[in-house]
Amino acid sequence: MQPIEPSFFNISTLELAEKLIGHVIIHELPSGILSGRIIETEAYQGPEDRAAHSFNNRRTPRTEIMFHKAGHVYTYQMHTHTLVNVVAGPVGVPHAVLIRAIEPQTGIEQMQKNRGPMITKHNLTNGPGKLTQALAISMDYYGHHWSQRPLYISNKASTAEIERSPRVGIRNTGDAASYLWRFFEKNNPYVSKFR
DNA sequence: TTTAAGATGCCC
DNA sequence: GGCATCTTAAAC
Repeated sequence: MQPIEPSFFNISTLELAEKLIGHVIIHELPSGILSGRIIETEAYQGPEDRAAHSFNNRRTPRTEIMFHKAGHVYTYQMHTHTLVNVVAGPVGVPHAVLIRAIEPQTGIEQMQKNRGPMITKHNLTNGPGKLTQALAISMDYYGHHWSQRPLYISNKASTAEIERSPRVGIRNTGDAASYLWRFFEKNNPYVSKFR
């Protein structure tokens, strides 16, 4: 498996969110390789998107990386969890694509250890906070680039039938709550639960 | 300076 | 339904 070309990310944010599905996230660790197919994403389009951290071009230490080139890693803390995004859009336009779920591929035993013995089956990676724990993606990767080892996205993807829906877990955001900016692979058991 | 609200997930 | 506990904004 080879890393993706940085130019891959130079497409519209919605297009990127859809195209990322089927690509593989690979994390190469000294102890072994952890990987999984992306099967669920959400687009966040900063300036005009009330649900985005970068709404109205809000620029803080947390959102800073979204103003940089597409393809960077945007990690942030949500309560006790780490969530991971792919920065999208041109330089200066703070868009991102949230990785919401993956289908484990390599290193499933290690992912099980990372998640804990009580976690079963699809609960391993069927949520944005769950997959980062399974793949051992921490805040240390903030500002990393998805085309670089040891954490990268594959250049090849397996095709799949894709569905759309409103985004998960956003409220009090007016019209933004109904935008169909969530993409997921049809009939995949690792798709996260709608809240 | 303090408080409330999340792009969540696990336990009761 | 509660709670853990990090960042940010808005209330004091």
